[in-house]
Amino acid sequence: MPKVETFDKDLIIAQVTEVFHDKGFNATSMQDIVDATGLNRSSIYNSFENKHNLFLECLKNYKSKCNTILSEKLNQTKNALESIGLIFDIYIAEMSKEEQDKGCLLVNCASEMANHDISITNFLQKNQNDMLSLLEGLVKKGQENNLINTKRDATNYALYLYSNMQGFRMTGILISDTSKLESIKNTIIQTLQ
Amino acid sequence: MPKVETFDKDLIIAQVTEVFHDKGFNATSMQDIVDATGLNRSSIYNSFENKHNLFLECLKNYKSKCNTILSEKLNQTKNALESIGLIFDIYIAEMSKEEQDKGCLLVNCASEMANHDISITNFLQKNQNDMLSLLEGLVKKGQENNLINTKRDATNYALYLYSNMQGFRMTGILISDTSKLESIKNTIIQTLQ
DNA sequence: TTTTATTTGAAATGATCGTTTCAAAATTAA
DNA sequence: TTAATTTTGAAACGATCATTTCAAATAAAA
Repeated sequence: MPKVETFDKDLIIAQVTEVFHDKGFNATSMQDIVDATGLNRSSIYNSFENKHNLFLECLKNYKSKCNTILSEKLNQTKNALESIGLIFDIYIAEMSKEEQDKGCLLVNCASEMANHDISITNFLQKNQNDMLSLLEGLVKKGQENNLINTKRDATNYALYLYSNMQGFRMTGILISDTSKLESIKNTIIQTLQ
Repeated sequence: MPKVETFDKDLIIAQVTEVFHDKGFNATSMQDIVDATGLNRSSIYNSFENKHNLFLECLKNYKSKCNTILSEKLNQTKNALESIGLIFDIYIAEMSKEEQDKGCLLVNCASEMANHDISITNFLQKNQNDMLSLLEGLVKKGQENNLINTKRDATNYALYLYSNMQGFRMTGILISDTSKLESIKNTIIQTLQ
């Protein structure tokens, strides 16, 4: 029987994701990926077909990792409004982790590749729908508990929040002052109260 | 006396800007630029030094063009709150113009290049400061006229609006439904009222 | 040990990258 | 016409791009 795959695929994906996240798709070369993983060029092509496919796998992994962290933390909140605030808190923590914030891989990817790459656009659309329905559910719950006003319905508030999440991630790239980011978060929350 | 520069530099910049806006910096090749302008490769290097410098000129041109359009239209508004709404209306119009919205060149550029290119980051920082003080001025005026609430001061609302502008431009890349964009705009305005 | 399949190394593929070079053509003032 | 200078064309630069190739090394089951 054959030799089995020895390297840790999850670790490789994590390493590659970091490079893509840092430099974006186009500025990342296969040489960068070889260097970051220590893997052989052939092994990469054996396991991931090509650069584009590898990138897609990184996107999927990034999304599911974010969702895991998010749903874990959302279990610890008292109510829906706090949950929404927590989303932005997670972002602020993420932004403060490193000297230079790289933004959100998915937002950056939309900016770089949407409308030029149908498979990427499809993935981003699906991700967007997932996020919108999560937000809509939270808003609905918050409205039922009278924590969130009913000036607008849950669908529209979800859209508003989704747009704000993207803006927040973009803003964090150039603004690292936590108090400014907190201020933006509080204004967003204020809208719902 | 010598032959003088014959081609229209502004037209060339406009043509090149369109390519950069569509594909981003890294995915745009010099060949793309040669094709888009019809200019000779040598002429481009003679006039613009290199790709990076040409890109910077496009950014500057894009910014000043946006500012010109904005300040023209802002003169026709009744009050500060309407002015702020108009900013988002301009974006919606821009997004609806083409089948596929390309987003904002400056936002895309921040996503692609900020923190990797100091000259780009400096430009974006300056642009951000300009935008923030424009917004702060508008909010201040709106608050003086009791059109904008004083739950937060002008500086914080300016930050909030700036973040929302970026998010709005990102959202427009994947969402082309005008009514959804209008809804987001109205929610943002609602926050100020 | 032999068989089977995978990983590896290293080189090579052809294409494209940004940029340079330079002589020829073009243009305009003197 | 002559002199000055720019635009042009086309080729070439070396580097790097994503991807392929394939024999050698490796590892585990038979």
